[in-house]
Amino acid sequence: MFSSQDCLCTGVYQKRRKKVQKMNPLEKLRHSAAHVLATAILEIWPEAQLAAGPPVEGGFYYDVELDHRISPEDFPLIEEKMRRIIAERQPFKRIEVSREEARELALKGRLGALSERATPSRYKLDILESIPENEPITLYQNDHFIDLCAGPHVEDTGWIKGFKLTHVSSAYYKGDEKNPQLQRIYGTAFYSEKELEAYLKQLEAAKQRDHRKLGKELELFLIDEEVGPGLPLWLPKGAIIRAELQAFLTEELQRRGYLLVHTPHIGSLDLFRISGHYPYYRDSQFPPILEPAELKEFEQKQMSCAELANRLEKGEVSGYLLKPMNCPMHIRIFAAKPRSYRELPIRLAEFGTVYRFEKSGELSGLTRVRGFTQDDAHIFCMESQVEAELLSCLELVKVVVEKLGLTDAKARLGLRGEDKEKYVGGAESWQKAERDLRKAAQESGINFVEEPGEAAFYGPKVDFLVKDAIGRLWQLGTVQLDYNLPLRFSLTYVGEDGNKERPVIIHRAPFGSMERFLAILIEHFEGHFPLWLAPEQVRVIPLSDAFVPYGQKVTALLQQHKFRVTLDRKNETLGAKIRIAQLEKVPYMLIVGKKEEQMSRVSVRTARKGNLGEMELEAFLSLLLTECKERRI
RNA sequence: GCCGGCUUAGCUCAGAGGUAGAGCAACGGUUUUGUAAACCGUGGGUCGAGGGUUCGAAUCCCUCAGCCGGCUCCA
Repeated sequence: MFSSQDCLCTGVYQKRRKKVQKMNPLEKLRHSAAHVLATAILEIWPEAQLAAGPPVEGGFYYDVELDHRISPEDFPLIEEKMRRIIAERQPFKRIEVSREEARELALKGRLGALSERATPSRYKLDILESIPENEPITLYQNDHFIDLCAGPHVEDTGWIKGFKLTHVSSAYYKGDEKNPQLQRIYGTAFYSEKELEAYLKQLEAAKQRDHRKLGKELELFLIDEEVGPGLPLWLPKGAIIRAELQAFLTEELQRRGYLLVHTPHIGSLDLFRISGHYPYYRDSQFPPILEPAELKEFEQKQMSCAELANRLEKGEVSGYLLKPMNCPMHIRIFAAKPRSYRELPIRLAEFGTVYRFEKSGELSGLTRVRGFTQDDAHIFCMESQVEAELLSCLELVKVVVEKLGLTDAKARLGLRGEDKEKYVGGAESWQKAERDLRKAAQESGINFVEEPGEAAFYGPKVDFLVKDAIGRLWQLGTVQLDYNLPLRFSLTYVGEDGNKERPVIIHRAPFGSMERFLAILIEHFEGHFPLWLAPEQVRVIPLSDAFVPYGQKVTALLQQHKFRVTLDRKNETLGAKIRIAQLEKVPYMLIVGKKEEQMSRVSVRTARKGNLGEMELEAFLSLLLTECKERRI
C-alpha cells in the first residue's frame, strides 16, 4: 500500500516552489531567454499561440501551440534568429497596464505576439483571468514582442551570452490531460559561453554513468523485449549485487526484531477488494487472472469483455490479481490468529515482488518498471508504540542511505493536502498521525522539508528522494503511517484490559525497491561498486602461462575466504588483461609473475587508484577481509 | 496513454533508391607478455515486425512493437 516507486515529477515540484520563490539571477536570465525564444518562433511562425515560458532547473522552455511540428531540425533556424535578437541587445521594457487594457490587447491577439493578429491570444487571455484581483498586470516588451509576464528580466537581450535549444516535447496546457497539447521547446542559457560549454560537458559526463548504459556494459541487468517492457532480468553479476544488498539489509532487520515472511505473487481478487485496490486502482494493475474452468464457461456463453469486466468489478466473478503491493498478505498473516498487546509490535518483513501496470511512456530502465521487489515490511503496533517504531524506521533508512554514501538524499514529510476528499480518515487521526511523524522525523535528526499534498491517501509519510544521473528525482526509501487498512481489514488485538483494540500499521521500505535502488547505486558509484557489492571482487592476472600455477594458488586461497575471484588465463598481454579488468571495473587486480611467486607476494592494482605495488599475499588477504566485513565504500 | 525522435552483426556505429560495411567482441592459430589494446586468419546480419510504392527498398510511404526525451499519471 505504499508508493516506493512514486516519482515526484521535477517539473511539477519546480513549478510549485517557483511561485513562492524569487528568481535568482540565472533564472532571470533564462526567463529572458524564453522570451527571446518566443520572439524567434513568432518571427518564423507569426500565428503561434504562446502559453507559458518559465525558467526550470537546467534551463527554460516555452509552450506554444502551432500546426507546424517543431523538430530538432528547426533548431538551427530558431537559434540563428535568437542569436540576432541577442546581438541587437533589445531592451526589456516593463509596462504596467490595467486588467481591461491587457484584455483588449489579448483579444486583438497582441499578447505573446509581434503584432496584432486576427486570432485572440487565447492562452494569455486564460492566464490573465487566473491572476488574482489585487495583483498588478504587467507586460514585458522587447522589440515588437509583447508578452503578459510578471517578470523580472535582465536589462536587455545582450546579457544572454551562451544558449542552446536542447529538446522539444509536448505538454498539456496547465498540466491538465483534458487541456490541449502544446509543443514545449526546451533550451538552456548562461551569462557566458564558457558556462554553457561546461554545462554541456557535464551533461555528457552524466550520460556516461547512466545506469542503463552501465547496466548493459557491466552485464548487470537486461530488459528484453520478448520478456516484456518494464520487466527487468537480473543477470548473474547484477544478481550478486542484489543478493549482497539483501544480505546487508536482512542483518539490519534481524537486529531490529523483524520477522521474515514470504508470500505469493498472486492473491485472490477478494483480498484486494477489501484493501480497496480493486477495482479502484484497476488501471494501474495487470488485469485479473481467471480459473481455467470459469474462463471456459465464459467462452461457451460468449460473454463479452465488457460484461466480464463488469461482473469482475461487481464481485460476481472470482479471480486472482498479480499483487500490486504486499500489505494485504502481511495483514492476513497478522490476522491469522488472535493477537495480544504483549506480542506487539509485530514486524513482518519480506523482499516482496509486486506488479503494476505503469503506462508505457513512463517506463525507464530500472527506475520505473512494471515488476519490482520492495524491501517491504509492515509493523503492527499499538498507538502508544507508533512514535518509537517510526523513529526506528527512520533510523534504519538513515543507516542504509549513509552506509551506501547516498549523501544527496533529501527527506520529505508528505502531509495531507487541501483537497480533503482525496484522503481517508478523520481530521483528528490525521492531526495525530502528522504530529507523530513530524516529531519522529525531528527527533531522528534528518533534514526534511514538509510538503502538503504529498501524503499517501491513508496517511502521512516520510520519503527519501535521490536524483538520477540526468537529474530526475526518484523516491527511494519511505516510511508511512496507516490508520486506514487496519480498519478496512477489521484488525484487532486484545488490549491490557481485555478489550479489542485497533492496531496501527507502519509501512516502510528503506531501499524502496531493489530495482530503483540499484539503478541509483550504479549511477552513484559510476559502476565502481565497493568491494562487498562488486560482482567480481578480485582478478588474478598471471604475467604468462608459467605463473598460472601460482595464480591458481592465490585464487584458491581467496576463494577459501569466500571472495569472488577469477583467474585470467587469456592469451593476452598484461596491458590488455589490465585494460579489460579496468573496463569491467573489477576493484582489485593481482598481477603475479616471477618476483611475486618467489616471495609469496602479489602486485596489487585497484580499478580506481591504479598500481599500489607489491604486498605479502597474507597481508592482502587481511586487507580484503576487513574491507569486506566492514562493508566499506 | 499523448507529442517528438530513434531501431543496421553480441557491443559501438557508418551506409540516404542499385542488392550490406568498420572497429571491438567471438572462434582458430602464432606469440609468453611487468600495470589501460601483440600479430595473422575465420565465421557472423530476413537492416525491429508487417504491408505498400518501385524494374529494384536498410534507404520513400503506412500500420504495429520496442527504446529515448518530455507531458500526464503514479497505491
